[in-house]
Amino acid sequence: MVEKPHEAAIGAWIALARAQRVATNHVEARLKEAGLPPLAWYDALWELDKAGEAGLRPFELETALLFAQYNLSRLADRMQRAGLIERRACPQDRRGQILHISEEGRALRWRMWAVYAQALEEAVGSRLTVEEAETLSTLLKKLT
Amino acid sequence: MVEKPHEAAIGAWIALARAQRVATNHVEARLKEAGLPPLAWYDALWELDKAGEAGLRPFELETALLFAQYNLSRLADRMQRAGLIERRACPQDRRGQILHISEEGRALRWRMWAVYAQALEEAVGSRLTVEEAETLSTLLKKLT
DNA sequence: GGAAATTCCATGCATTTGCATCTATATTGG
DNA sequence: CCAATATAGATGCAAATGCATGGAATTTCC
Repeated sequence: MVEKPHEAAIGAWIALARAQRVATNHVEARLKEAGLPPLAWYDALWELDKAGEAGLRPFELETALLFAQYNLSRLADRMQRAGLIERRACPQDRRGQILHISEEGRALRWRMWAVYAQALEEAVGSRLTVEEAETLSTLLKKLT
Repeated sequence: MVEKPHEAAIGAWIALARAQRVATNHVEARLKEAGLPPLAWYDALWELDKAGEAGLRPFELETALLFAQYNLSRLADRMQRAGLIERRACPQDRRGQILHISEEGRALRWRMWAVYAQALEEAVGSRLTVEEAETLSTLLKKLT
């Protein structure tokens, strides 16, 4: 059976797409102005920083970032070339590897966060009360 | 002065990014399965269909779709090659042009909508009540 | 134990995007 | 009116993405 969405759902979908694009464009633009890498690099650095000594397998990072496998493989290439992460052999699985953040990676994450946080405040924080932000999160999580 | 976002804002931002990606991935995947072009083509067709006989200047479509100028220029190339739109000279401004949807464009938009609507129902409609969807829209619009 | 299937990650090739810049026309300010 | 400036849109080149497939190691199942 083919179900059509209600009008309100279509409106929410459109608002979702626009809000995400506007906010993301803002943040990406601020990072670029500051001569910093894109958001995806931050996200990867953040996940790897959280993972600490244990590091993360590429496929775990893929899931965390909702990245396609081949894109993560090449993002890791670029970040490795930039000295931000290391690829270590994985003893449990010789097909695999473990990604670790480097000192430079941690340092860059901090520099990015300064800009990112400010941009986030402009794009989101300053536009919503705490309660609104919480309601928004709750509703958005129903979509995942 | 540098302002940091409150925790709730950070949560909302993350939820926003994830929800949008999950929903968009779902819709794009359904379109692809059905052998149809990506969402951006639908959006362009929809704007041009709404504009009717008057058509739209490329820069207007840019704004409506939040597309970069060079990307819109090339999207129009591809859609024109596919016979979905026409580019007509603009009498008021000889630098410019006016984009019009073709019959094939209208037909494709309908075929896409059948798939799109279904996917939207799965990704959004079925997961939110009407009231939730309306609240969500209201909050998201504060971000734009 | 071993063949078949699956998982992990990389990569060649085509398409798309981003950046910078170009041409042509329009607008503005003196 | 004219020179300077701004706007509309295209495009060459580099980088990123998507797609299909590859090789290697692991797991499954008989």
